[in-house]
Amino acid sequence: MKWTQTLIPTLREAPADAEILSHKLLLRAGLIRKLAGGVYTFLPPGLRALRKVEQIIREEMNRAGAIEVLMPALQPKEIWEQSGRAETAKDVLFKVKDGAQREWFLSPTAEEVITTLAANEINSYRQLPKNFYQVSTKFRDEIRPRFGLMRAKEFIMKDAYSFDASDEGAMASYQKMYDAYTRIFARCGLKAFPVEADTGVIGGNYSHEFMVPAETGENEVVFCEACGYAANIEKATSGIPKTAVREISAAIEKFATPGVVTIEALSKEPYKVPANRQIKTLVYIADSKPIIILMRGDDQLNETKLLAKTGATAVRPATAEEIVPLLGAKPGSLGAVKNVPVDVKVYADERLQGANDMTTGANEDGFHFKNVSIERDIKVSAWHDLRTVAAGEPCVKCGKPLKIRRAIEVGHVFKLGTKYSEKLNATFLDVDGQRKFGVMGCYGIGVTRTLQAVIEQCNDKDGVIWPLSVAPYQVCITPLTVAPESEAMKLAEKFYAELTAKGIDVILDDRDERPGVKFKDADLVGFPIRIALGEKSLAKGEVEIKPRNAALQSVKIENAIETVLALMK
RNA sequence: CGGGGCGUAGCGUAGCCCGGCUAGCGCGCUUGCUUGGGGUGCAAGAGGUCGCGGGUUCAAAUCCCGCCGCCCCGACCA
Repeated sequence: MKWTQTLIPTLREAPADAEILSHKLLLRAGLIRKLAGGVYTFLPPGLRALRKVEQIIREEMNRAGAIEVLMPALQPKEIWEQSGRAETAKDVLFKVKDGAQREWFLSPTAEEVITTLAANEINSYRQLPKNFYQVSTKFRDEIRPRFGLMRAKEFIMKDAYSFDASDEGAMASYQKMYDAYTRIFARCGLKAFPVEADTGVIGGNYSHEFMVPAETGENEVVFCEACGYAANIEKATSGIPKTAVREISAAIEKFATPGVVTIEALSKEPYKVPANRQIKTLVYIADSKPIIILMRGDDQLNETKLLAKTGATAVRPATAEEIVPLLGAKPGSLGAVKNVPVDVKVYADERLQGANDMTTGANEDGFHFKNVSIERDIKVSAWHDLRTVAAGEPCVKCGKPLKIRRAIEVGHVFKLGTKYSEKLNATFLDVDGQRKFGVMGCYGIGVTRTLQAVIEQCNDKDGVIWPLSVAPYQVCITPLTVAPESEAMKLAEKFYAELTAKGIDVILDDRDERPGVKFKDADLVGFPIRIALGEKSLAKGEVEIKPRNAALQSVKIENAIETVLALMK
């Protein structure tokens, strides 16, 4: 490609609405342009890089035995009602009506469509296992699009769905995808690692996310350097000990705490109750029903765990207006010792199991109870791990201190089980003649997000540093004079033809610009290898080869092509 | 949706508090000359409904009201 024939609109300055580095570089390097919030046009070099990521994904999916299909973005409402997700996923669904007022959803994912397909086309265990995948545009009415391609309303996703005859088979399919994902991200030049994950609204019971470490990531990952344990903070547990049991069994006692409404205030004079001897009482609304959650005073509730453990489709903190009539006191004096309505469930964090000599609110403004023994004095409906892990806590597996870092989620694999096959009646006839539900898994990669994650991870002060595998062009030929009869331009054309013939993606910067402009742009867009052809070196029979991330080397003209080929190995 | 911020030429911005504008600057763009190995220099140009609508005023980019859009923090997620 000749630079003057394509469009690479580089910018000296980043538009003010770009906040993070990768977003700025996407815009400055002329890879994308925004049409509206969360909606982007891919410009020629951005599209080329995107296609390369897609190609790597296709190769690895095919290699893992998956088969490519293409499902419609426009999906009938009815199958979403059948799966129940018309309700549970309603916040992210884009809804459209046709001229006959029939309602359609723009696909945010495709479990319903593929399961409908499987229900119709798969009838026998002989056809299993099958793993269908597609690369397509997805639509999600994100509450808040952000950071360019990182979280967009319209984006490209690779989604795959496996169907197996048995749970063991489904595990094997899952493992194949897990391995394929590991290879895909490595081939894209990304340092991505798998972590245990919550399954969220998709459902299922076993899941990993593939994370790219980045300060700008939207996720927090808990990990152990000693044994390799890693989990999303929404899912992570630690080996932190339960609350120490004390050798006293005094009777429960009410005491006045006027104006004290925080854990911290109660830990100070004159009360001096340490946070780890307090029981924090939270009220949440789980699918419109109030529930009480008990946490130790120095612990934080993990709402994702709460959602998972309650089985609700949504939870939110109750407002003061909802709490007062329920418990008879305002937040700050709440407890579960008395005045708890019988139909309100009390979920307690496991760290409080057996705890005694605790202090908690009395459900009476300005009063607390002390000497509380949780199992003696509080009727707990269910014990669960509900706390958020903090850095430094002992690893649940090996006891070494855990660390936490931020990361970008680029892929997610789920073992779904039969949730969708049951809802959409996807059955097959097994070897024993029994009709059974297909055991499913689903596997997503945010393709556009992966592209941005590569940029977020591969850059320097001058611009992007593309890995060879996904660079829009692998080689940029930069003649410093572009007059057609000049030696530099003639040689540039020759190199261009030779490298192109070898299957290499080459761009020839034929713009009549000063060398500085061309060098700056080549660095900004981030081509892995640049060949400069200028009078000074040509006079010595040499050209300059500059890998984007290594030192410049002068080589004889006749050795130039082989040097480039060697660098690309 | 809650909280915070911002909308002035393709991009970055000054001016706004304290009304007086014929809206300034840098980059980019056009033309000519110049220069020719890391964003060359000089000159001449083109380009603006100051987000939109209403109001106050002799006068509004500037003050007031409403709306729209965008960005950041939170709930959501590939």
